[in-house]
Order: sequence, then C-alpha cells, then structure tokens
Amino acid sequence: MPRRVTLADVSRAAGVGMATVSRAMGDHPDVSEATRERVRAIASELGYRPSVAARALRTGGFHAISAIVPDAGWGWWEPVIRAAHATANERGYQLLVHPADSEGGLAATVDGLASIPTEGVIVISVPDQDAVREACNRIPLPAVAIDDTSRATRFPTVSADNRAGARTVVEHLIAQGRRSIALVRGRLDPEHSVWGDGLFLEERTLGYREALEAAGLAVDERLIIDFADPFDESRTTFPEIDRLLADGPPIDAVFCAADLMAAPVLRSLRAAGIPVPTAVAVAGFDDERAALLVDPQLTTVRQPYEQLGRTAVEMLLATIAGDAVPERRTEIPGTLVVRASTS
Amino acid sequence: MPRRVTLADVSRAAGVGMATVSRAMGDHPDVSEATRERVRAIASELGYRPSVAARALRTGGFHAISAIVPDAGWGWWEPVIRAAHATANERGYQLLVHPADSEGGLAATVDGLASIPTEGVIVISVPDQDAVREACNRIPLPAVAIDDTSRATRFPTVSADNRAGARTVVEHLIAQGRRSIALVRGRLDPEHSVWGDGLFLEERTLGYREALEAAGLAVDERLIIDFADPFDESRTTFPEIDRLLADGPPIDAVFCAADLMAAPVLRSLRAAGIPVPTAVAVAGFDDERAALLVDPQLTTVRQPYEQLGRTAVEMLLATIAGDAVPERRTEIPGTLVVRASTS
DNA sequence: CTGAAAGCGCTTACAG
DNA sequence: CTGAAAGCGCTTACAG
Repeated sequence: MPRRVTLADVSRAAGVGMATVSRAMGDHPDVSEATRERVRAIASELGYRPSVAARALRTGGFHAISAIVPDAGWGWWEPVIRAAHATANERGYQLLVHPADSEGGLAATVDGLASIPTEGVIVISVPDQDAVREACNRIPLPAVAIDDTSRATRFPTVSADNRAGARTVVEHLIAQGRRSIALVRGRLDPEHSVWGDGLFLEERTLGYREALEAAGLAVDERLIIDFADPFDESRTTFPEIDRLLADGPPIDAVFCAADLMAAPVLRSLRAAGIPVPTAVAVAGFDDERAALLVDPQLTTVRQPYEQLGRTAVEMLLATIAGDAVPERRTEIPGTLVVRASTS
Repeated sequence: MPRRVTLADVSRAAGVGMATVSRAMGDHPDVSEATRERVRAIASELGYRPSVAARALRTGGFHAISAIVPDAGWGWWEPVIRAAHATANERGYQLLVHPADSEGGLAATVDGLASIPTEGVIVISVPDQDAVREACNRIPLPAVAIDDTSRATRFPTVSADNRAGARTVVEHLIAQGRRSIALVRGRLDPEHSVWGDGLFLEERTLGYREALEAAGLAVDERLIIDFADPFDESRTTFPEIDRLLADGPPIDAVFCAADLMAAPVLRSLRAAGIPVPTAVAVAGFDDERAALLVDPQLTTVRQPYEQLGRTAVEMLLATIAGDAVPERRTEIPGTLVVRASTS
C-alpha cells in the first residue's frame, strides 16, 4: 500500500509553506493566482488527496448522519432515502446509508456505527425496539425511527397514517358500490418477522373496520384473512384466498393490507375466472413498485415517502442539536391513487 | 449544539490520565478491572463518544469505500450492494452507499465524495464514462464500475455476460419448440438515458441472434422491436407490441431484453386474448423483482448479483492497494431461471 | 500575499 | 498498571 501523499509533501515539492498549500487547495482568496495554479498542478501530479479525517478533526466539520435500511428485497424505502439524502445535504450533512446486517439484525448494524463518523441514525422498520434502543444508547447515538412495525415506541417515530389511509381506500371501494370487501393481511411471528408485531397491519385493519361501520356495513369476520407467510414474493398464490373463493361467502372486493400481497391475490382471482375489477375490485396500500407491475395496475394508498424521509432527518438533526424530540409517533397522511384494479 | 465530550473530559472527571481512559475504552489488557469499570461508567454517564475522525487520523484506521447507486426506482442493484457490503466488511472496510444525485448525475455525486472519508468508489450503471472518469481523476479517487451501459470502458468493469445469458434463454425458448421469437428492446437516447448507449441491450441482441442462427432459424428483423420509452414502469402497455400483435408476422414467443418490460408485454398479450405460455411464451433478463410479480411469473436469466458486488469490491481494494487492475470488462455468467411464463 | 505555530481528539511507544 | 508526551494531517489566527 503506497504511503499517502500529505500536505507536507506538496508543500515541500512546491517550495511553499503548508499554509499556502492549504489556501491554494481551498478557494481561499488570499493567494496569488500564480501560486494557486502552481500548487494545484503539483498537488494533482502527486495525487494529493486531502485527509477528510484531519480536516474534520481540525474544523469539526464532517457532519454525517446514517440511515439503516432493512434487509428486505422490495425497497419501498428507496424514495424515503432519496428524500432524506436531499434534506441532509440541504442542512450541510452527509447521509450515510447502511444495509441492515442480515444475521445480527438492526441492533448489530447499529453497533457497527461506533466506528463510523456519524452523528445520528435513522432506523427503518424496527421490529425489536428495545434491542435497537439499547444499541443506540450504548454507542451513544441519537436515533429516530421510520415506519410502525412495532407497538412499542422507543424512538421519535415517523410513519404513514395507516389507519386513515386504509379508511380512505376502503371508502373508495364502497363508493364504487362494493359491499363484501375482504381484507387480506399477514400473520406475523413477532419473534422472527422483520415486520415486528405488525402494528401497521393492525392500524390498517382499524381503518377498514371504521370505513365499513361508517357506511353502515357489517364487518364479516370470515372476510378478514391472515396469510401465514404474507411477504414472500416468490409464491404464486395464497391457498387461503383460493379457499375463500371456493367455499367462503361471496365477495366483490379485496383490500390487500400491503401492495405486495396483491400479485398472488390477482393470480388466484384470474385462476378462478373472476374478472378484475368488474366482478371483484382489488386495492392495496403503499404504492410501491408492485402496484405498477401487477395486472391490472393497483389502486392503492401512496405512502408519504418523501415526507417520511424529510421529517425523519429534521427530527434527527433537532435531536443532535440538543432539542428535545418526543419519543412518540408522528403520522403523515398518505394519498389515494386510483388505478385500473378498482375502476 | 452541545460541545462534544472528549477523552480529556472523561480523564478529568475520572481523575486518571488520558492514556488510561483510552485503554479502558478499548479492550486493552493493561488496565485494572476496577479502573476499566469506573472509567467506562463515567464515560457513559458523560455521554462520551470517541471521535472517529481523531482515531482515524491517529491510527490511519478508518477504511471505507463508497458505492454510488443509480437514481432508478427498481433497485436491481440492492443484492449487489448487500454482497459488496459483506465483502468490504470481511476486508476491514466500511461500505458507504450514496444515492446518485438526481440533477447532476453520477459525476456530481462523485465530486461530492471529495468531502467524504472514502478511499475508492464503485459506480453502477455509468452512462457517461468520460464525465465520471474525469470526476474520479479530479478528486482523485480509484474507481471501478458495475454494469455495461456503455460501449466505452474507462474503468475496470464487472458485468453479467449479457450475450451468453441472452443466448441461453433464447435457446431455452427454442427447446420449447418456439420458432417465431420476438425481441423487445428499448430505443435509448444516449444523451439523456441513465442507461447510456445501452451496450447491454446490444449484447443481449447478439445473444438472441446467435441462438437463432445456431438453431438454423432465420432472424426476422420485423420481430426486433424497440420501444420508445422502455423503462417507464407506470405505463400499462407498449403500442409497438399491440401493433405487432395486430399486424405483424405471427409469433410464439417474446424475449424481453429486461424483465421490467415484461409487465406491459404480458398485459398486451392478455388484452389480445393470447394465452401465456401456451400460445406465446415470454422470457426476460435480470431476474429482478418484476419477474416474480408479473403473471405468469417470468422465465429469465438471473444476473450474478452477489458476484458482481463481491468482484467489484475486490477489484477496488486491489486498486487501492496499488495493484494494477486493467480497465476492461470482466463478464460473469448469469443463470437461467425457468418459471411459468415459458413452461 | 506568505509562513511558522498552535491545536483539533485521539493512540501508543516510552518511562516509570 | 498508569501517565506525560509526541504526533497523525490538517486549518487558521497571528505576525510579517
């Protein structure tokens, strides 16, 4: 490994003081044009690359925050990160993105941040709030959370308003004349699921119930179905939905508690010869990629991705600045997006 | 903003020398158990967080490399990053992930790396090799590239073997008895596309031609179709494919040069009442999420995601270590994955 | 316009 | 087992 080229090397090669080199490399005005050019040429020739660590130590000026993204293939968090990145940059901070450690989980990834020059961390979809909270305290590192996978709230948290969103989309189905609306969710194993205890599923269920009740429709519990393995994308159909279509009460709509369940649901409907949306309308929640790829494209509630990222960064920077940020959930409304699956 | 707590603060509070604090915080053996405990307790109480910058400056020990991921929603690079992350960690390096700047593009994002403590960069899907190469030289920062969006090769590059992969999947279609196989690609505007001049599309086309020729089948140029806007996922169908189905020569298979074109193609086939795969088989390339979400699930060639990430990191670390890494393409074979769309 | 010197917060020989 | 001191590579008053 070649020894690194330092300011001193450039200074020596150029025959000027280190201060002059430093000024020439930056855009400091107090250097003659000639010196600046000469120094820069020599620096470039030597392959000089200023030490970010030394500069940061001297100026206190390396400001970075981290975001840990979940180890789940479907990347709904990508627009969140993009917005967080933009917001951080506006505030003079770098955003460092870290994939969650597949074995140790979020807590292990947080531990790893001890050796990274970062001032705070945004954690996304935290299943085990206590373990992650503990890891953050250990370092110690200020943290905020995005998404509501857990009933516990050990972080200042920002999430979509899942209840209101679900209510909106079910109201939309009712407005389309649907009366027998199934709700498909997932059965979560809180021990092992990256989705924790699935608070968001519960909230979306509440929104579903509220919409039905507000319309004077009875909730038929037989129409609320929990898939055993809801978030495995490689599956083609859900046996539970096939059973409903074969033996259950007749339905004219399905609300999928997450978009990614829609692909298997739509396949089951097609296999049963049931046209969508004429006989059965289908809607989802999230507005992630799956909503555009399935056929027909999915009516859904768009998560406020940009605002999730932006708000999380703002909360985190406030925490870093020493402002007290309450450890409670901030909910941001989503938006109904109507596509061919319901109209 | 509260002043940061330093080693000196802890040293003072604990009434011991800074060296002792330093040893107690690390796992240095030469400290008494009692001192270690006491110092750690005080450090924790004070909220002491060692300065990574200072430590890095002192030990030369902060080793990080960067990866810039493209500003495209469909995240096929996610498993690549995950593998790169694991490989970097094995080698004692952090992997920093940076979303590409949406306005300035890759070159602007590379420029931003000047203020990040990173020793090298992996760039993914570089459309304009010259601009990015220049930016890397300016910093200066060793770089390697993943993906083959460009005919030019200004970086040590690793990509899938697109030609062999395409050949494999088209051979599979032929083995299924298909004789009139359409190829759908995209028309790329090299000025504006994030896909550069689309070398990968060209290579996949070559593979298609080779497979047909090897089987003694004539290439019908009318069956090679370039969509005007191939990578817009929000679209429902491609007018070009509707036209082919209505007026063109009859077909019994479609090879989509990228999985994400398959969703609109399958919709067009369904709308035309053409059953898949019985009347027309459909295959893709990449094996990204879209392959699992469309109906029927897609036969495709899986990109060697893990190896792309791993190899890129290894090439980059070799470059950093001062080994010469040739500025040419390393191609890694993909794997045929057969699903319901062809069988 | 330029340079010598102090100091950012650590770690690690070196000396006890 | 513990501490004083040097030094990592910069930037920036301060003095010319």
